[in-house]
Amino acid sequence: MKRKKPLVTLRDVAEATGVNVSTVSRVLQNKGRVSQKTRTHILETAERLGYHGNPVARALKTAKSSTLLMVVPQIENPIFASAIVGAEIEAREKGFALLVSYDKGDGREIITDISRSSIIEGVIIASFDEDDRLRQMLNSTGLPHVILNRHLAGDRNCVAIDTREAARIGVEHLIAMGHRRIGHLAGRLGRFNGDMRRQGWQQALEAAGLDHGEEFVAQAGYDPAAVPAAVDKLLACGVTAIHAATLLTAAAAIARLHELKFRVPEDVSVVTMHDDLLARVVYPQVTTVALPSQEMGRAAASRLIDLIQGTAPDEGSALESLLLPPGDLIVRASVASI
Amino acid sequence: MKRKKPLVTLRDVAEATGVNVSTVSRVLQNKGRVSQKTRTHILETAERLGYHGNPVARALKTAKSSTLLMVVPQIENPIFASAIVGAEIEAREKGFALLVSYDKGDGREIITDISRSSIIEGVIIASFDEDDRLRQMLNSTGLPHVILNRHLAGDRNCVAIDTREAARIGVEHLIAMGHRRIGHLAGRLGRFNGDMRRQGWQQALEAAGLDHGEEFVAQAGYDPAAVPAAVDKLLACGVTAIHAATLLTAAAAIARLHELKFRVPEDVSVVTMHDDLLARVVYPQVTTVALPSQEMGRAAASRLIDLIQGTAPDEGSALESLLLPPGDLIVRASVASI
DNA sequence: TGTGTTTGAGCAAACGTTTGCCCAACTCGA
DNA sequence: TCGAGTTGGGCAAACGTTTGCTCAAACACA
Repeated sequence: MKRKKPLVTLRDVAEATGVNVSTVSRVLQNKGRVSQKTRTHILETAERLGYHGNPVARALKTAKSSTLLMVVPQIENPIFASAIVGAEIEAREKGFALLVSYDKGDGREIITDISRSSIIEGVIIASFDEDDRLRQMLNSTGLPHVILNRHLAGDRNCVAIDTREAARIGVEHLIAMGHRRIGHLAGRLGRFNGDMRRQGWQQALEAAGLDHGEEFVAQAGYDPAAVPAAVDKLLACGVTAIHAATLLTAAAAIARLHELKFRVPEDVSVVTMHDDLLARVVYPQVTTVALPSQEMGRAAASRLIDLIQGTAPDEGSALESLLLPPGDLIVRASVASI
Repeated sequence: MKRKKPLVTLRDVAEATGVNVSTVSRVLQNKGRVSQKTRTHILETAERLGYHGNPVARALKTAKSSTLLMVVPQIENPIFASAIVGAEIEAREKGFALLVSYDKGDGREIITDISRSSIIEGVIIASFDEDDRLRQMLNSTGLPHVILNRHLAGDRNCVAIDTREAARIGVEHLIAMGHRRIGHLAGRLGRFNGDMRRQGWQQALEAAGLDHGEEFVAQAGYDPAAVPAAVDKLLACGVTAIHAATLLTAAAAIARLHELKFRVPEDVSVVTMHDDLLARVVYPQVTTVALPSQEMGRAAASRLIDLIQGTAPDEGSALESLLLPPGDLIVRASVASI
């Protein structure tokens, strides 16, 4: 039952070297002046004894836990999985650990729950609650935090992808392929990503002098079940192409088109964003604009750490929210020229 | 720069109550004997001052960090996202925090990297490296750990889903629908999940006295790109139905069938397992056997915590690896009767 | 009333670090 | 050879808890 490792401590190293713990400590963190001789001696014994340091003790003394928390919402969306990976990689590189927590929507309890078992230095908020209680309480706490995947008016610490631009690129591709009546299968309008994508769709259409009236927009959110009706609405307008806000709904739209015996892409073309495996397993494979979702997680972690360490790299960039440019257009088989 | 919260400490509460810190400590953890009077008094002031306790200090003293680590592999697979969620929920309920780390395959470094910044009490290994270096080093460390998503010969602490049974259920459904020539689109043979699924397929066929020769098996792993060739091989045997090891490859198989102008399910039926959103956005919607992936994460965390606390609930269950039964068969549109 | 037991709470020593302060020994220019 | 400056490293006090020991007071029983 007791597999308590003997646990090599600073003192063990000190004694083995015949020197004071403080000296060992200084050597190990490269602070203060220590002669080359004792330094190497200490380093050697530390290595020999297998000294690893105790992060908890350090955290207690320095009041820095080197721990980040990432709060994610319902994870159906694979974009969050990538973001977690990105954040974790960045965190680890910078010597931080990443705690992940799942927010069912009642953001309130999370922080207190978590801080019962760990001290966190900062939070990446990927979750979404309508009234932003989580963010509010973080603001009142003064705990550094970064918002992931959306921009908030007045909040300078957001990291998101420029999905408006991604939408534009997608729609421009449709236009370039000769489409003139292009519908938008919208995500959640009224939310950041939903609105951005719709705007991108609209901008591209405007720039080309094409129709972008309300009737060309149908909202389906992130819910496959809502897609058929939305697609039908678009079809009723005689669209030859659909720009879907998300890959998931794009797939659902394609399914609906099949169901109605429309051929894709011959009768109706479909384009969307986010280059996930999913894009390659539906028929036809879907043309998408890649989204740097992992990079987004990375950037969020990086910025959060800057915030924590007070090392905003250069004033300018740190004071503005970050909007990552989308990736490339990946041409597959869901768009036909007309 | 200094947003250092005043940080209410045990001593603050003690002084405010006119009592010794030790007493406060005892009250707060419901240990030792304290009179009802002082108890409530202390509780009150603690509440009033907003005392929250310092997990780091506690961890240092008790040598228990209440922190778990979950190591995940490439996360393309949504099953891991759910597993993380499940594990986190369970951990939080039991007062643990969940660190998540991403293993690119070189499992070796992870533990040391992580333990540079935190002390972990146990590890859930969802990642997979051929020679199990991670597990080996955990064994040598004596750090409690649980293997997620596969069973290892000789290791009693594995939590996985009975995908063999899931496969059987799926294939039996095909048989019940009148299919006699049923191919298996295999995952990674030679690995736990790949082998289990294949076995399940085979058992169902055997039980029904149907063909299950080598020619009815085609391997595609988890790679959509490998699917077309595999499907073609199966088709060459004249199968009327395909049992795919994973939802992703099932979708890819359906895409291939479309491409070859086979109708699904009229010409070829497809069944698989794992009830993810993906199953509802391909055409036709795919019939699958649900997999309790979130539950798997939960179970893993639960067992790990038991291990850590030395509270294996009842001898029997704790000594054997856990194999979760699959969920229900979700009938959708990808299977036709023949 | 005296002895024995329980109850309630304080004291202080840890846990493993980090760091400000101090001081011996050395270096160096005059 | 002397004093000023530098260098190397020890001492000890934290950081916020937990917990084993004490010990006084309160209680029990005869």
